Amino acid sequence: MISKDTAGTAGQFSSTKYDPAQFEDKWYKAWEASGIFKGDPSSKKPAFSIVIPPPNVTGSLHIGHALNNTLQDILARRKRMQGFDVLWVPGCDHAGIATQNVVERQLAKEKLTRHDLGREKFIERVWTWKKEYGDTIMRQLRRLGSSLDWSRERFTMDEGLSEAVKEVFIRLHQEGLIYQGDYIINWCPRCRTALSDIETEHEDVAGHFWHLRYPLAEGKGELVVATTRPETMLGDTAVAVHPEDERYQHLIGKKVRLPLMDREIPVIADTYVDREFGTGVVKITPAHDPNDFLVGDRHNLPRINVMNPDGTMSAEAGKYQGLDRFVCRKQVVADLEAGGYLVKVEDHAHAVGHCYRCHTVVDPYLSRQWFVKMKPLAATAIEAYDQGKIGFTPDHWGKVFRDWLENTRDWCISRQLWWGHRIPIWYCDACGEVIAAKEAPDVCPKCKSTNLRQDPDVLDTWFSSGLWPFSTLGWPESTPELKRYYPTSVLVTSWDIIFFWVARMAMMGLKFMGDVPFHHVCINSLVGDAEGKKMSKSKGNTVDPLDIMVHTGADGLRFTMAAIENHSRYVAFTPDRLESSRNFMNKIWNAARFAAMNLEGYVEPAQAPTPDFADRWILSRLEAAVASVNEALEGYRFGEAAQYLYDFFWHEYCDWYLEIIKERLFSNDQKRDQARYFLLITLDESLRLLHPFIPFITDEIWSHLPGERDFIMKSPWPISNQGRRDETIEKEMKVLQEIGFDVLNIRGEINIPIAQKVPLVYKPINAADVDSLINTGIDLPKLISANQSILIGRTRLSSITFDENYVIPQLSANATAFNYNFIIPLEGIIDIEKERERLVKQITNLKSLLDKQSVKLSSPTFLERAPRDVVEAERAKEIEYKQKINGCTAALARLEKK
RNA sequence: GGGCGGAUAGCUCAGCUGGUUAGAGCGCCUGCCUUACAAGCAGGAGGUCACAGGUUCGAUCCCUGUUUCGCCCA
Repeated sequence: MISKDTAGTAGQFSSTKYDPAQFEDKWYKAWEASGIFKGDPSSKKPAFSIVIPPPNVTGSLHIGHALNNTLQDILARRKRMQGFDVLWVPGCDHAGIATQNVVERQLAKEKLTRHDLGREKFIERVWTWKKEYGDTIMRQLRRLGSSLDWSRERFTMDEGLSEAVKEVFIRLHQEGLIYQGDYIINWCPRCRTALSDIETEHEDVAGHFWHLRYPLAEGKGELVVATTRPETMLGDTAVAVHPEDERYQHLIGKKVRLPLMDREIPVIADTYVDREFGTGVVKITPAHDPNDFLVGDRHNLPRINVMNPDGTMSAEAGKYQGLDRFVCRKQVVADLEAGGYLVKVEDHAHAVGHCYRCHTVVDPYLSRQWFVKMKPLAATAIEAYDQGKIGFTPDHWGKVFRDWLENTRDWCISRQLWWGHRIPIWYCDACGEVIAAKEAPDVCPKCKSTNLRQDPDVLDTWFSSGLWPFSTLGWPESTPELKRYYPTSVLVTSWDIIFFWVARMAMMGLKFMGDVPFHHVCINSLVGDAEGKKMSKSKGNTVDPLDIMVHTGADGLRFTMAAIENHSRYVAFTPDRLESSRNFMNKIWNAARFAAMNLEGYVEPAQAPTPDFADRWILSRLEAAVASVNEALEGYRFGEAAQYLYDFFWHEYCDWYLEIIKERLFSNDQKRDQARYFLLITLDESLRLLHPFIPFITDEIWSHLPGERDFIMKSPWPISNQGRRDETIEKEMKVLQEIGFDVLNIRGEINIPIAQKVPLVYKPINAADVDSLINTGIDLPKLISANQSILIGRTRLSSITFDENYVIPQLSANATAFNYNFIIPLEGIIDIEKERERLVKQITNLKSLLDKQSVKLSSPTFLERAPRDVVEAERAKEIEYKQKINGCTAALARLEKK
């Protein structure tokens, strides 16, 4: 706990400006040192747990992380204040391909490759990188104020988590849910590794359709096939037609001669062929196309792999061996053309797979890989979703999640990388036995040979991320943490990793823990730039959260993040929102400064004073804010919650309440104590309501308020109690506010400087215009005289007088409301022309409103069928507009008389 | 081809279960150093809520279609 003044604290607010650099660092250190971020498995409190979506160790945090972690922190801090034992687990992800790539780039600067270093040295090098960047990321999370339990920080390559990975692999392998096989996978020739389907991003590119002529081996004739990747023809082992296609039936079973390779390949029949598409003849390249692979399987075709792992052509490509695949494409096309085999070339836009990490064009490629059988695992996740065990916000993401699980294919999990979890499989070179084991076996269990070697590959990063909700809690050990915090309460993440991560966690959690990994998934937006485009380093439109925090404070950034979260796919990040948040922080700071000045020497009274009108009003409005913020947060509507906080604190608390109580605060009697009491308790509760959003400034202010104060997060979260609402007071205040706005409108429009105090006189309007429908049921003169200070303080009036017999001076401004005319005599002040203009504008506006009302009220069906209270309300509006128009018109006439 | 999301003020966006004078921030115009705040205060201008139908007494909101922007999957 930080030492703090307990009373008489204005000196702590010497700066008239919000200056977060003065206190943010201090608070985080104090929080962390005190242990308030720690989960306590032995706690008697209810548990609330979140695991952080582990950031990649590839770099530093970006603005999207700031959003994601702000939201989690809001949830975590609120829950602590609500009396929960909260655990929020920090950590980061080893991000196999991405991290290996960045370290390889680093090596390249030293003119080295990973092969120069060798596997072991290279991995050491990556660990060095991890240390540096992992620390940076964790520092940034602290800077943002994230209330993570650092004693439980985890990394996907930690010993414990690696143990979990091995355990899962071996068990799935035993159950036959992991298998090895030769299939077409997505191959990135630059990363030189296999990728899973979802690591391949399909993008429409403008390509070509090359129509190729394959002559029949015997006799005359030919078949024309079309392809988008002509170089693959070197690996063709058949051409296929539809079995019922009359055009080609006579050719089935015959052979064609493959150009360039001078190889005879059969014409086969397979229903896979679409008769309508192209010529209805398809070249079959089993080693380079997933569909062709299946066809090849059905027809026992040879698989000829014409490409090397690095994207050059293999020995199978004959004279093209060694050429890069794209160079080869050109050469093949040129040679085909020269040989008269090229029929035509068409422009053709088609989807081409790209590596999601390096954006290189991916090739479908035949190789031996490890796969996870998805159907049975996905089925459990679908069931859990269908049973409502996993909910989504916004809920439509649940369908996306489900659809993917429904349609997903087996998951290729082996990667030809060095950085990652090594596959726990050993091969016996003597007998060919495949051994799955956590530790390297000494001898082959089958033939006792010691000639064993481990599979060189590592596992897909998401294989370990998929275990995160339980591996971080100690699984496969049975730990108190697992018992208490699994399933986690909520997962906050963005929609772009629903398949990669959320779905995998759901499957793995259900499989190994027998329960969902989280009860709820809150999907946050991705942060785009001002144009709404995704931020990326290559586009140069990224924003560094640290830079922002220097200028705006962590709280300013956090408030902005919460405020812009609106559940859409992208939110645009614009500097003006930051300015607005920083200004809000400044407003809070100064409101607190004002309070502190006026709470100098405050001693808590033995008995709470009775609230006056304004106190009762702000207490009621505070209750409304508490209820709204709670409701919004329960629905994970962070933007809405932020808006309520902003509106309440700025436009009700500061604009009205603080202004209203000045008169009492500046007086010297009991009224001062009364005002001070309510000033303090309302500020106290407001700060607690604000704390999860803006923890630093709230704790700083909190610590300077009178009374013994521990961290604000240890104080109770405001509970909504509708009994605190006072509808009567709110209605009366609304009337006063409306009168106030009328006065301010007059002042503003005719430019009466705020320093110039003017009197206000009011009297009932002509009896003929009075209407009971707009009678508020309020005794206006009584209300006003009882609360003169409210109007006077807000509108800088010199006096307010009720005078039934007042003779309205010719030179005066007028506003009509609630069956009364409110007059500001303007002798000597008035700009008649301006007041005339104002009245004309008012009349014009009111008339257009009145027109709308008249239309509405002239509809017999409306009067007949709409509920009575609606009709009455509409009537009241009509009368109100008429009354105001009459008032303005009369006032205008008075001025014209001159 | 299948699916999803969006179209509201000059810009970025709210508007949850239909009835509000359709809101906010920023920008713009006018006037203010009012003893918490010029990172502020007060006032103002600015919107046929993409379009067309439909349901309804009543539609920014619900339904259908169209246009258009974006995304995901194949």
